[in-house]
Amino acid sequence: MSSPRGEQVRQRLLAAATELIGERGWSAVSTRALAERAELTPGLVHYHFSSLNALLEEAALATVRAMVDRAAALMEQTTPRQGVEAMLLELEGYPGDDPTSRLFLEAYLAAGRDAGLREGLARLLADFRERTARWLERSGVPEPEATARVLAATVDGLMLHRPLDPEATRRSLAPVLDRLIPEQDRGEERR
Amino acid sequence: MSSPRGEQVRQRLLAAATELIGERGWSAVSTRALAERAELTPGLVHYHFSSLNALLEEAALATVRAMVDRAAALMEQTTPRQGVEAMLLELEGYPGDDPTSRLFLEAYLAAGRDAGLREGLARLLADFRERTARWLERSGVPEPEATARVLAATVDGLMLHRPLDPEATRRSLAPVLDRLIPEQDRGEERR
DNA sequence: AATCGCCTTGGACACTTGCCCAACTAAAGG
DNA sequence: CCTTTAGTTGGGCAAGTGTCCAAGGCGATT
Repeated sequence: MSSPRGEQVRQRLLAAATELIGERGWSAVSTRALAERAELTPGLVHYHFSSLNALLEEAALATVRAMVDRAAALMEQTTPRQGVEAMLLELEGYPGDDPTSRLFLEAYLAAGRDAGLREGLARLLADFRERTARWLERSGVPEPEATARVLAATVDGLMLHRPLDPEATRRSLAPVLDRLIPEQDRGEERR
Repeated sequence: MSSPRGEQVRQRLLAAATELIGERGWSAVSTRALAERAELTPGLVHYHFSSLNALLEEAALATVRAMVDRAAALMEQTTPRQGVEAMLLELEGYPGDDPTSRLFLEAYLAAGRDAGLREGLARLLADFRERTARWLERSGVPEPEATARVLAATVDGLMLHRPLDPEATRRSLAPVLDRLIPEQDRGEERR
C-alpha cells in the first residue's frame, strides 16, 4: 500500500493531539502526554513531526476541516430555514464542553500567536462562509455574505457560551435565528 | 482607609495578569513573567495571592465585570436598533487580536477547567443577558430572553472570527443584525 | 530604644518542559 | 549472507515551572 510503516504512528499521534488539545488546552499539551495517550515513546514525536507545534497545528486543521465539510454538506441539502434548525440540532451534539468544541476554540485562540495556523484557519473559515453565502443566495436571502458571517459567528458564539448557559436550548433559539432568514412567501425580493 | 501598604502591589499584579493572559494565553502565564511585568519580585505573587490560578481568576473576572457593566450601561441608554449599531461600533475597538478580547476568550476556555471561574463567569454572563433581555422587552422586542442570548453569542462569535476575517465590517453586518430586532411601527410600548 | 506587624527579598525545592541523539531493531533488496 | 533504510528506544540536557520559606527591612506603636 501507499502507507510506509510509520504512517500508523503518525495517525495515532494526530488522534492523541486532537483529544489532548480539547482536554488540556493548546499550550498545555506536552510531548510526554501525547506519547502516553498514543501509547508510544516520547522520542517518536520529534521523529514524525518537526516540532510539537507542527503536530498540534496539523491535528487541529484536519479536525476543523472535517467538521466544516460535514456541516456545509449537511446544510446544503436543505432550505435555509431547515438548515438553521439542523445546525442548532447539530450543535446540541457539541455542548461546548466536549473535546471537539474546545479544540475549535483553542485553535482560534492559538491562531493569534501562530501565523501558519492563522492562515490555515482563515482559509477554512472563508471557505465555509462562501459555501454558506451561496446557499443562502440560492434561496434569495438578501445580503448573503453578511448573513453567512453572522450565522457562522453566532454558531461559534453559542458554542462558547453553552457551558455557561445550559438553558440555551434549540427550541428557544430557533425562532430568533429564523428572523435572520426572512421568508419569501411572495417569491419576490423586497429591499 | 481600607488600603494597607501592599494594596498597590496587588493591583499591579492584577494589571500585569490582565495583560499577560491576553498576550500569552491563560496557561502560559508564569509567576516570573508576572513579576517582571509588574516590576517586582516573584516571591510577592504568592504572598498576595493564594496561588497563581487565584490571581488569574481574580484578574479575569474583574476585567470581564468591568466590560459587562460598561457595555450594558452604554446600551441601556438607547433603543435596540441604535444599541446594535453602538455595539458593533464598540466591537471595532476590540478587533479580536487585542489583549482584552483575548482575555475574554481565554477566560471562557479556562472556565471549562476551573469550577470557580466557571461559576463566576456564568454569573456575569447571566447578568448581562438579563439586563439585555429587559432592555429589549421594554421596546417590545418579542422573545427578549432568546434574542438577548443570540445577541450575546453573536458579539462574542464575531470577536472570535474577527482576526481571521478582517473584512467583517460594521457597515455590512448592521443590516443583518437589525433583522433580529423587528420594528414596531404600530404598538409602541411604554412603561 | 525596643518591639511589633506587614511587606519584601532571593534563593531553594522538586518537577516538567521541548528537543536532541547515540544506540538499537527490523524489514527489504542485493 | 550483508547492507541499506526506516523506524524506535531511553536517556540526557538546559531552561522553565509553581510553591515555599528563612532572612531581612521598615513604618508605626509602645
